[in-house]
Amino acid sequence: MLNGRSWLGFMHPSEASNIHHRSYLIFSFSHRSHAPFGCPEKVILLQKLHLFLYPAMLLCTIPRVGYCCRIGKTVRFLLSFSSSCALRAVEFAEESNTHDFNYAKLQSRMQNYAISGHFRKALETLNSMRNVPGKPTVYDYNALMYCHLKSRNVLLEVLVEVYVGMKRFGPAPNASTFNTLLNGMLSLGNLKDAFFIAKEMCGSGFVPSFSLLSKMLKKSLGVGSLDDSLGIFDLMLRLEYFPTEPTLNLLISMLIKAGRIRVAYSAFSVLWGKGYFCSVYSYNLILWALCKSGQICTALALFCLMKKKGVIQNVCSYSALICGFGREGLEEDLLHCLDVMQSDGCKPNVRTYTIIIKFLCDAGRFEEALEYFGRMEREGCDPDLITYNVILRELCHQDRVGEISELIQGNNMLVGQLFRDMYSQGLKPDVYTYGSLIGGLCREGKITIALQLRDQMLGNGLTPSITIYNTLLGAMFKIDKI
DNA sequence: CTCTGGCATC
Repeated sequence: MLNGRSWLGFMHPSEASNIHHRSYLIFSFSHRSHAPFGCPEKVILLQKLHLFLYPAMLLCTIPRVGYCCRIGKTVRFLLSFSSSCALRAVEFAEESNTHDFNYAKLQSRMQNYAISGHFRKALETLNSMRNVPGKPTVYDYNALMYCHLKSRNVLLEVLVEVYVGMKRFGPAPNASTFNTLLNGMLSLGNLKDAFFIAKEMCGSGFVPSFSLLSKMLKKSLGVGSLDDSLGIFDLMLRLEYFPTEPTLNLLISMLIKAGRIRVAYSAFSVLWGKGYFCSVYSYNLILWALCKSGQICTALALFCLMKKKGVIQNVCSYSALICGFGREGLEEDLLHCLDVMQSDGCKPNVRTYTIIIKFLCDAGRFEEALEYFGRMEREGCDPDLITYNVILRELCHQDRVGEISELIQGNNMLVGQLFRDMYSQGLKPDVYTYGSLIGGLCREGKITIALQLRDQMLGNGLTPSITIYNTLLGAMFKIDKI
């Protein structure tokens, strides 16, 4: 391999000039954040001023025919250019050096304008580089964008305009152009433009990085724009990029919450088809959504497919199916599922049991529900507030509650015992608990006591829900007591 | 990222 010196030695002059320009650009880029005043370059310029200014003055004061053209040019140059005397003197150097110096000056001025938020002036300066052959380059455009994005008042629309101009009239945007725009738009939170640029980037034959697209997807999900997120997800898939699991789970959860279960399932399936290994957590999200929306058959198919593919089911997967069967009124399948679950070595937990108890209650099989209630306690699985609330609700639906007014005095046997158990486990009644009791009281027409419970809730720092007020109002209308 | 799931009125 050639070292730097021999490489330069073999280089064609045109390549050498390229290198020169490039290093110049790197230089100007690396100094873009520095103030232009008081830097070492200025000292050098001042020294040059003394060397060059004297002959320049001589030329101006003692005109000589042979120099007229040059002097005329110098004067025009002086008029059109900036205030630095040092730079005026450079006019005496050979033409290409003049261009270089001129160009470098324009570059730094353009960048200073852009950084300080004077976009229009920066753009004008960029356009004035056209006087220098072959300028401005794509690097100058990129610098303009980069510096403008660093300024305080960023106008993304004008950046898009500049980009569109580059595309139409040149210089053609390069990978840096797209990355600069993408990073800027992302950090400013403008996802729509960022997505547009990402698509443009792909269309121009460049590939946006995984991390940029992943960041974009996360941001998009963070602000809740589902359609944009799906677009980014789609783009990622086309590039064979797979989102990280938390991001995928967020996308799936949000789609499900928006009721777009099919779309969530498709996203999952596409990834699966591409060989992406989805964990049980992603898969359970879909499974639950299917089971809760009455699609137990699809859920079962997914469950079997995952089992076949070797995804380890967990208690949550089985609980989903149990819930799905319960919703369809398939109690026998529900109980069978519990057996399968246990034979698979999966131990039901408090949520599994609560689901079973709830659906047995709904099916009018209260005695069996109580058996499961006992069974969970025997297995060391403590019921929680939701389990108690489910049983309490059932009691309140039945006439078994008897006089709920007695409960308030602590005399009602079953409900009273339930409350004592709850309290002994450190569980305090919540809005649902009160909702069940108030509902039961209202059904019996005991609105006065129901209202007392409402007051008790408020006293315990609980805000009665809309549901509770609906219940109370409904009961009041019914007995015409309003 | 250490995640996913269970309860209420008319």
